Amino acid sequence: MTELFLTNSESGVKAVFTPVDATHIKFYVCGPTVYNLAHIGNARPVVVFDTLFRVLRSLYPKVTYARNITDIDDRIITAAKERGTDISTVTQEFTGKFREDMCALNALPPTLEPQATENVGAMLDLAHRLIDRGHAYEAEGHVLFDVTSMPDYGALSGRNLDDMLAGARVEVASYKRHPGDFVLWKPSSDDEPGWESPYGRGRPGWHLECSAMIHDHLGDNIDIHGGGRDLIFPHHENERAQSCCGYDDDFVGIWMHNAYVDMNGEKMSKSLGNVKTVRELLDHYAGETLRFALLSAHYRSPLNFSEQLLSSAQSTLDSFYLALRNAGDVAAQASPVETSPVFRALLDDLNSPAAIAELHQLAKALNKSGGDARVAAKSALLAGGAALGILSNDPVAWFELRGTETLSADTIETLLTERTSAKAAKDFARADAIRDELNNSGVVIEDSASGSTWRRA
RNA sequence: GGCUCGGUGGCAGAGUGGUAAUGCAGCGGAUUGCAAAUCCGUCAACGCCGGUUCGAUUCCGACCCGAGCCUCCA
Repeated sequence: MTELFLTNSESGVKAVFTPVDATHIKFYVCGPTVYNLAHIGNARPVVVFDTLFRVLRSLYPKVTYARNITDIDDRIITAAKERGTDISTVTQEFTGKFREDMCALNALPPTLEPQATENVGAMLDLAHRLIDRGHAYEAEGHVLFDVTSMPDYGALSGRNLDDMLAGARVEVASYKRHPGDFVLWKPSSDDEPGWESPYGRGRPGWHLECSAMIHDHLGDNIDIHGGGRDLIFPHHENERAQSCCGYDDDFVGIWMHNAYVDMNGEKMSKSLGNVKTVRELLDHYAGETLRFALLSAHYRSPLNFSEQLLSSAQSTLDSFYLALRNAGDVAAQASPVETSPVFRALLDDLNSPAAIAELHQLAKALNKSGGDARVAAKSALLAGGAALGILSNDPVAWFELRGTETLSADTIETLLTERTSAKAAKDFARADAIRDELNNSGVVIEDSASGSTWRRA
């Protein structure tokens, strides 16, 4: 049985995934607001849903994966003002850097990457439809969604309007009929970017782009909509309201939300000064190490990010690559992913920790087996790694991907040759001295019956 | 205050109505000139209190602790 189970965060229930149309899967993930560098927390949904994308591609003939770029937003406007430039300069720079960083994490490019600024027309259409249908109203240059017009507003996040009012901590704008009403369109001052509209020159509210772009690019309803847990409210709740009230469709089959990345036990936030960008982490760790670390906990559980996590992720990958390197004489064969225990683990609501556990078993099998079993183990390890988006490097090259190179390969080879001679002459003191020297430079020596090899630690 | 989620061995982290994967660390062994790597073996856990049940870590309730959201933060 190759059934995929997923947890719907709307119901909290894990169930078999049944697509609207099995010949064409559609899924959408909220992408970045491009006003600064992506941090490791931004990378978690990217890696998680990239893994889901890989699973879906193995199961279905056609998968359209859309991840938007939010390139109009007040934070972008602020960033542009601070730098004395226009927003497109800011958004182009950070869109490019985002793509580079995510590529370094082995995240496949999405099928579609719609940009908000290129879909303003569709957003205005939707705003207009919502007004027409009595779900939105104009007030002081704004267009606001009327939350009281939707009977089950709050169903996604499990809230009701009364509860929200009870907990309201934010001053309510005077032009809102109900404190819960949210902005579809808002006016822009002359020094702010804006688009002409029937409501005056302005710009879209945050939630509007996703509803409009999903409808325009993916159609009436999509199978899966993903994002970070914090997006459930208000963003996805409001998206759902816009789409369900503006169009006559079911909108989303399954909502999926990943938990946060914490930094050493506390929330990552600018005020705490503990934000780690992907870019700075890539100076010290391979992108694959970051990806592996992000997959080491189940996507619905919080992930505590720390140096310990990263060094442990690197050690584990090292052991897998070591097993592959030592089996360099074996030619891997095509291994159907459907039968892979790693893949099967992923079919169970993307259980990446269980999938990694299977990888350990395969690596162990590769280390101890011989003959046909060895071929099978290597093939299965590579296929399992591919399912998770890892282990695609050349095993020898993997150990060269270290940031800290104090000795050149030539120097190491020379010292190693000298050590081999010393060993042959039973001059173990000299041999050990050379090994110590190499060890201190971050080079590990491994002796075997067939000779000595080295790798960077 | 409202809502949501979670508390598993030294650490990380799955999972289950019949006493619980996997990895790291530890301990013992094989191998090695000695190591490293690898392999074999091994120690060790289900927050607290009730309830349901033949039986609960797993279901229900209370409690304690932690995290998140509550209008633009992945």
